[in-house]
Amino acid sequence: MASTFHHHDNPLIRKLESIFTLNDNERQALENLPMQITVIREDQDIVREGDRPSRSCLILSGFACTYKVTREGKRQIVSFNLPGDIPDLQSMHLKVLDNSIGTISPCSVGFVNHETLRDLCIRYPRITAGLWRETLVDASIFREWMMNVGRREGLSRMAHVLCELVVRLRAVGLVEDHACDLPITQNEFADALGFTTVHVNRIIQQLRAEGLIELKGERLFIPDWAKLKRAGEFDSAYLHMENERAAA
Amino acid sequence: MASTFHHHDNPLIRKLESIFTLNDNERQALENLPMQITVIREDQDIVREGDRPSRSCLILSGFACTYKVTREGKRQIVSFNLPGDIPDLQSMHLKVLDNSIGTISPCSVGFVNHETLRDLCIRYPRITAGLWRETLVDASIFREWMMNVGRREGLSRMAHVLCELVVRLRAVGLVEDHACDLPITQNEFADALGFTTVHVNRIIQQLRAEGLIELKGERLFIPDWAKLKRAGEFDSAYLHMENERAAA
DNA sequence: CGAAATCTTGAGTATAATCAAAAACGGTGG
DNA sequence: CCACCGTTTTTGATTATACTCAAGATTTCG
Repeated sequence: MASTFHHHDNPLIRKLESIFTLNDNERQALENLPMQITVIREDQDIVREGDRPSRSCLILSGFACTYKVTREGKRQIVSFNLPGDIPDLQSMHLKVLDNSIGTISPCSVGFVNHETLRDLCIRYPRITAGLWRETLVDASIFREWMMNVGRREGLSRMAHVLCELVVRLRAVGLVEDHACDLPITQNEFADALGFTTVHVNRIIQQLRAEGLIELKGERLFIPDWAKLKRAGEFDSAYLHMENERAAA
Repeated sequence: MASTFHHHDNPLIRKLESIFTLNDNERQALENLPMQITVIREDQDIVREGDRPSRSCLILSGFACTYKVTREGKRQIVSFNLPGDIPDLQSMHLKVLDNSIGTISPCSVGFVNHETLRDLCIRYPRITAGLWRETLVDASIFREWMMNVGRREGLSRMAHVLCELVVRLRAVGLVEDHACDLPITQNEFADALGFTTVHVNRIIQQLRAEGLIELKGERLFIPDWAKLKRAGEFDSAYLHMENERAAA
């Protein structure tokens, strides 16, 4: 079931427009982009390591994550995927997937055939550049996470990831008054940070005790943004947002 | 001083040819790619975080690394850059560099202007795809490293990085009879693995004791490749080498 | 040969893991 | 509305991995 979006509904258009102004042809092509839209319930794999997909997935709503598993069964989440992300765009050029992608909350996902994407890229070089840029920002986030996991201790490591989530969620309009929905469990945070669930729990309690966050159920509130940023040594430059306001 | 290479001398051509067969026009363009070649001595930054470079660097010979530094001055090396790599190709699309690149050993580096690269990409879509693919493989390596740093303990973490280095060095002809030059200090390994130098030293001794490596000075020898691969849980799929032999 | 960098060793400490179990929460069905 | 189930969060006690600090040995290179 191919489907189209109105401009303001398609997070991909919004994303590209934050980088450069689309002309009419480009916008038309993106608005008419054939996409198979599916709703996937929580804790389901969208694609698995080893797959050879013929399409890429655009997250339209919900939270997902990219992860890998060691031979001993330990999971490492290498990024959280938010609405507007195309977490396996890489599979357009790399035949075999080297990671899995799974939902964290129920997700609405749009699948776009690689053939369609290739056509789009051949016709519109600026869209090629925009998509390439997206994958480069992803890589930048991986680098930052690696520093986080490799070189920051518990409290700042956790604070840093929370800062990133808030900034990225704000960019897609999912933060209001320093509060947002965050359907990520402590176990999932543990897998993202290289900790155990128990340790994440203790760090969160510490963050609460120091007045850096209020986290209850799936609701996160940041009482003092500057303080949390300091605790997480957070500088949004690595997210490469052109929009200064979103990155602040 | 612009300069050209003969085909077999230019590691970029070799790299792209391992993915697809260049036609005459493409090869011509790459052979005549204007490049400013410079020799940089060891432990020097090639570019720094925060720079807004107008060119990218192609490593022609020597070892370099991509790294970031926390506010407290702790360094995380996020990848080793070997001959044929273009570690800051990203800067073609992302204005501000989010990492530094420094030499580990003396390096011969070719600088290519972004303007030149952009022209190349507009004229030759397959080269665009090839370069894009390069950045995607880099991202894949980041993901694998993140799992390594986040989820593997000392011995296997170290073994894994050594396996990767051997496979990548072999792909560029720098491994002979399971031995290679490895000008990486224990301190640099520590910064890549998220350990301290002291701990890396103890792990290396353990690897030696278990007969997994012989490492003396800048010379590495692998007595039993299968055993080292097992210790490091190493599977080269994430390097996305089309050449099966190189990846084995 | 001598200085600087790198590697190695030892002792004590800290951060985070492990194991186990209890409490709180969220959704479901009666 | 409440009892029940599974999931998630929380707590406690013990252990392991890796860090810190400090100094000595070795290698490298001018």
